[in-house]
Amino acid sequence: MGKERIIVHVDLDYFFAQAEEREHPEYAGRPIIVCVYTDIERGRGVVSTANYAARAFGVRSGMPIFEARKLAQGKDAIFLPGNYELYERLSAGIGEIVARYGDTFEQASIDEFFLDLTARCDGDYTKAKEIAEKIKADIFAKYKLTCSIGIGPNKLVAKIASDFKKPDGLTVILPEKVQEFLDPLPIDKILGIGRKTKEYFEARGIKTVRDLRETGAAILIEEFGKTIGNWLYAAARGIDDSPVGLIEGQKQFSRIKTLKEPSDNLDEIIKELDQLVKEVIAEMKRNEVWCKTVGINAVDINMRMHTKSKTLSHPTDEPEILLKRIVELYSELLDEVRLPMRRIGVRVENFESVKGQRKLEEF
DNA sequence: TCAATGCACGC
DNA sequence: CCCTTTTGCATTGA
Repeated sequence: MGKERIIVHVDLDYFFAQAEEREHPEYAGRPIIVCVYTDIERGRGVVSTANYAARAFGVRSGMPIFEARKLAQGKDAIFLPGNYELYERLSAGIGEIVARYGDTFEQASIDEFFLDLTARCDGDYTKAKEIAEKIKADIFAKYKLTCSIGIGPNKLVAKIASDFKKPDGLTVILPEKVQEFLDPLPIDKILGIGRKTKEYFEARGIKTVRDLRETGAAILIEEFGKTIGNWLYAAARGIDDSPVGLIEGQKQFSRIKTLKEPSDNLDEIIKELDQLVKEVIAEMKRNEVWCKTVGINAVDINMRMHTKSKTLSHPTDEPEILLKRIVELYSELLDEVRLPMRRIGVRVENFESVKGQRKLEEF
C-alpha cells in the first residue's frame, strides 16, 4: 500500500529576465537586469531578476539599481522595468501545461508549480522522471523557456531538489536518499529559514541540516514556538505532510508607494493615498469581497516600518469610508511617529464575500 | 477578538 | 546614488 507520495516542483529559471530574452531575441547574449523602479528618471529602485550573464559579474535580486549599474559598467547590460502582464500570461500558459501531467496541481507563485504524481506513477520514480522530462520539453517547445525540476517524496524535498541544479536542471531524490541529500545543505535551504533565523542558528554553530537535526525538539519549540519549532524539527528530517492543492482566496490586499521625497505632511500624503485606495478597492471588486479591517503601513526615513489597523463595524468596499479611516490612521501615526515617511501604504483584510453578504441579508 | 509587530520570501 | 513590493503567518499582549 503506497503511502509514499511523489511530488514534483517546477521552477522557471531566472523567470522575468528569461521572459525578456524571449521577447527580445536582439538582446541575445547580453546581460539583462529586470528592475523594480520607484523613480525611473533618477534610476532609483532595486533589481528584481537578472539573467546569468548579469549574475556572472555579481548582480543579484534585491540589489539597489545604482549598485548593479556600477557592476555592469562597460558590460553592455540592459536594464528593463518589469513587464508583469507578459510574465502573468506566460505563467498561466505554463501552469496549464504542468497541470495536465498530474493528479493535483498547485501554483505556488508566478514562477513555481507543484504537482502530485502519486497516483499517476504508483511509487515509480523512473516514471516520474520521464514525466518531468516531458514537462520540460513541452514548456520549451511552446514557450522557449527553460525550467528546473525537483522530484521527491514531499513538497519540502521537491523544492530543495529543484534548486539543486540550475538552470535547466532535473534532480530526483529517492525517499531512501532524502537524509543523505539534505544533511550537508545549509539550513537556509529549508523553507521558513531566512536571514534572521539563519543568524540565530549560525551564532550557535548550527550551519547544516545535519547540525539542525541534532537540535532537540524542545529547544526548537522553546525558541520558535510550537508551529515553527515542530516544522523545523520535521523539515530537518525531510518530513513534510503538507498536501499539494488549491490555495484559498486571498486574505488581504495592499498597495505601497515610495514617495519622491519623504513627507510628514498629511495633506501631501492624502493626495497619494487616493490612488492606492482606488487600487485595493479594484482588487476587492475583482474578487467580489468587502473588507472588515482597513490598515496602513508606512516606512519612515529611518527605514522603520509602522502599521496601524482598524476593524469596522460593517464590511464595505466604499471609497469614502475607507479613505476616511485611512486618513485617521495616518493622522494618528504622524502624531506618534514624528518623522517624515518614505513609503506609505494601505491594506484591506478580513474579507467577507459579497455573495455571502447577500445571503445574510436574505435571513 | 483586535491590534501591533516581526519574519519569511521571491520577484 | 541608499535600501521595492506583496502576502501570509505566527506571536504577543490587551
